[in-house]
Amino acid sequence: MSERRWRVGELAEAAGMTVRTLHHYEQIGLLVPATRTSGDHRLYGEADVERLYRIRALRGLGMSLEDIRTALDDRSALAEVLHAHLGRVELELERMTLLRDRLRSITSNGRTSSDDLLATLNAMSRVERHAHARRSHNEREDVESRWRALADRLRACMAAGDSPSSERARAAASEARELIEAFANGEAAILEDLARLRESDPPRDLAGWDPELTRYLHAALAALSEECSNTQRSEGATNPC
Amino acid sequence: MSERRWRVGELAEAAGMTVRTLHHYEQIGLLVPATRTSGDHRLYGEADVERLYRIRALRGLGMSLEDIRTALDDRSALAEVLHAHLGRVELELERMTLLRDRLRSITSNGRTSSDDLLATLNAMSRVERHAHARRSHNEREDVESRWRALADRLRACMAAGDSPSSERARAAASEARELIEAFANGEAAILEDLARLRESDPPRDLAGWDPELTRYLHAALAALSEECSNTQRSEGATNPC
DNA sequence: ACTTGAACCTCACGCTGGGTCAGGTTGTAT
DNA sequence: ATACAACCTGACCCAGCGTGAGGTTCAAGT
Repeated sequence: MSERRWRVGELAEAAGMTVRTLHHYEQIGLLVPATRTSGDHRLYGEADVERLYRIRALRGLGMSLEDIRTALDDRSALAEVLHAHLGRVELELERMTLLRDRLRSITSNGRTSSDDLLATLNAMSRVERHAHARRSHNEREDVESRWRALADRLRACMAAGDSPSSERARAAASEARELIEAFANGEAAILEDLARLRESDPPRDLAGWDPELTRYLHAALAALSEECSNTQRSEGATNPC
Repeated sequence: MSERRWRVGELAEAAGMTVRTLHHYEQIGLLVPATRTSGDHRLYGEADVERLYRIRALRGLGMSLEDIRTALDDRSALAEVLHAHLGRVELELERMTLLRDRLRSITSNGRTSSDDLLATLNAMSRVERHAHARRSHNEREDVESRWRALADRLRACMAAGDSPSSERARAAASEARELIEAFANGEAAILEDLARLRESDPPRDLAGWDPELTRYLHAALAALSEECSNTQRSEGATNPC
């Protein structure tokens, strides 16, 4: 008539966890054994085993122990907690995808010599430092809206099927170059860094710039450079192409 | 002739970090200020600022402080460290994608009532418990190879363009059902749980089962069930469809 | 009944990357 | 000289356990 009892080691092995984990679960109040022996050894009951397997299932879904407790103690909260967790996972996934793309383009950008990487790293840090310095200097919103307008123009070009070297695309690229130069504020080093990064690092901080759009802008900028070097080659090195 | 110095608060604000972070970086030997004032206030030099911005750039790529120190102290290791980090990120990304898929199918499986979710959770935990119990019972390899062979057969059907209800596909599905029943080992509850999970949770632990393949198997199993219910409807409820 | 060895017990510190006090000292402007 | 901001060190906190240390209890064999 009395139900089966499990000692902590038995339960740990059955569930594929360590004894320490069960201790921890008890410590935070997530899974408290039904009783103890007279000598204070833990004795788990069937309900505990059931609960432990549910905990395992939810942990396998990546949930925090705190959330698991909420979900198990108030079962009407289960749906809500799972949904919230899915949201966080999707956010994290997005972040990590971005991260992976950046890492890929940085490491596979031509040859992977350490010197090259160090230079890229310097470029990244200088650009970020510069961006941070400007950021505090409240002319941000205006610039952001101009970038957004530019994105719209480029998307229109793409939708119309214009080639990146078309008139309209190059006009937009010209505006982009203007913005870039305003950002660099006349510092040649920053411009160089930006040129270096343009391939591996799209204009981030700005939502709505998908890779396709970035590639298109890149192509249009290249077309613009091409044109400049053809028509103004004799005017010296001061032109900003 | 003396270089510019930064006090800790200045540097923190310029770099967009907290003072505590700089303290921490010093504590772990990642960024030690060039000098101190007579009253022990930290004074950072230009090289320190440079280093801090590199640290920031690498942190932005998700690297651990330990890896960052390795990369910055031995710049020939930079490439290696970045590459290793990319590998870890890709692995993590894969894991999280799987996780997201599972969460999505669980939460969006029909209506999202908490009762339904709790039942799914119970099914998950019972199946996992059962799988774990079998796993220790060393008949694993044989079963795995049969699943692999089955995957190959299904892939061949797909490649040949066979419909899931074709003769060959149903034959493969029949083998699948046999394996599933062997797994359940006659326990009706487990079979029910598996049926419940089949939609939301593909046979994991088995590499090489992409979603497409899973869907195909699912369709073939459905076709098989259909057939059974048509030809054997009068034979009672004991048939395992 | 006694012994032995495995299993168990409770602290308590370790990891990451800092956040957040507390209580005392220094730098700088007036 | 005085006020006040900025700074100092030290310490505990988060998650989810891993990994001991040092002592006790359980279950089996003799």
